[in-house]
Amino acid sequence: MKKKAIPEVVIDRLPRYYRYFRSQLGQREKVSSRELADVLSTSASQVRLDLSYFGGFGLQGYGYNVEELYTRIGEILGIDQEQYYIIIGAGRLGRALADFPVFREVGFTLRAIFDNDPQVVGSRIGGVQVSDVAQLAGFVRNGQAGFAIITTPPEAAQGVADILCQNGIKGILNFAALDLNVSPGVAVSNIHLTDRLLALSYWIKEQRKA
Amino acid sequence: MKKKAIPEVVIDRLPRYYRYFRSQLGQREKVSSRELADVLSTSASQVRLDLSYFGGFGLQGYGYNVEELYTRIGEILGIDQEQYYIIIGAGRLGRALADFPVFREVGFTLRAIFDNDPQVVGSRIGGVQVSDVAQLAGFVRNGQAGFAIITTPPEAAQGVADILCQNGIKGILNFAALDLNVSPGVAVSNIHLTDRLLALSYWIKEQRKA
DNA sequence: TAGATTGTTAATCGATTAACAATC
DNA sequence: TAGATTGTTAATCGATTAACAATC
Repeated sequence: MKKKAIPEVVIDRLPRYYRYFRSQLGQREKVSSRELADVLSTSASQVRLDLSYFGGFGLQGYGYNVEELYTRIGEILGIDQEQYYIIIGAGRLGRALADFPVFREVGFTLRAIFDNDPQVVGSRIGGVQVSDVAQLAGFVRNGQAGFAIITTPPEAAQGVADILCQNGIKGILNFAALDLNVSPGVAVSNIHLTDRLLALSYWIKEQRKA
Repeated sequence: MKKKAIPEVVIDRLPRYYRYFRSQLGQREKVSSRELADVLSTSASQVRLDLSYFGGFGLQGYGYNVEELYTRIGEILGIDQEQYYIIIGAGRLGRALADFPVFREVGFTLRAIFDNDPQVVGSRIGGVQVSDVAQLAGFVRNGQAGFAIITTPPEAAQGVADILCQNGIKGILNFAALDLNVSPGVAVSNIHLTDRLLALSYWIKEQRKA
């Protein structure tokens, strides 16, 4: 039984579908690929092909059931199970993410924050106490966190990632301005805010010309 | 004189090249497309094709001059000119971004922060005072800011975007969990943190299976 | 000059869109 | 049943990679 490999771009789009179905919960019973495409500024073909990778969620002549799709896509994304995460770097960005309400809504629970600044260690943020980064390895080794968010300065990020990988972390969301090197089997997603800002800067310049 | 259109993916990669050349300033004189590809985990062909869109920056038998490329890519991205921006939404994320040191290093200057909470208006963040969102329209209309970062709750984001567009903003970096509708001629970049986290969640689950 | 390495074109690969038979 | 709309295959489009002549 061979499964078609699912392209990465499809997975990247999945959260947008999820968001839409979530927003329509209790508002309407069903949606067609055409309507979905209009709302999400994509094509009906793409919607159908994307969703078909995971099995026949739709019904001919009817469309897609909002409640069912919300549940199914949630399962695919792994949101049905509780997920624990930690943050390394208790700077402003780390603290902002610690309190990000959407993360909690979606079932992610913050277990700990780590920092190397003695001034910060011990303070409380987002309901958890900031721990010394010296305790990071043990914490992860004990399986206390499935994934980690790195918000340290770039110089420290690779070292932190090494510790995480050596102790069996499953995934990393990286905000440091460099591309992390991780062990195979560890999922990584880099969010380079500055890069996005620079690309935006280019498009602003282009608009000005046009 | 017709110019080849530059694919969006190429622009998205440009900041990574920029980051690398920047890091090598004063360290080395030149880099070949092969070396660059190894560091950035891409292919030499792609490096050469990407850079060739902007003219012949390289030299056969030599490679690319670090200092020249740093300057040139900076110009292309529009970093040679000072850029002013504002933040709407003085929550934790907005405040974190207000102090983001890399933004300043790269030549972006924060001019103002807006919020609708009277408790927050008047306080100082990142060297600027928080203004009432009622003053947003006038501020933008006077050309005080080239682009805006939206960090409001999703319910408020489209309304803010409308005000920005009506008053001539050039670009928007949106962190609210919805896709903004903007006037033509306004560059938008959406950063959906939750979406990225959800996609990561999928990959973590996949790893576990494998 | 000989070796290195670019810029660019052609070949390949993958993703999106169009079309339509299947079927609710 | 007739109309709507899916799931899927084929056609198209675009992006990446390979190859190589140009040239420093």
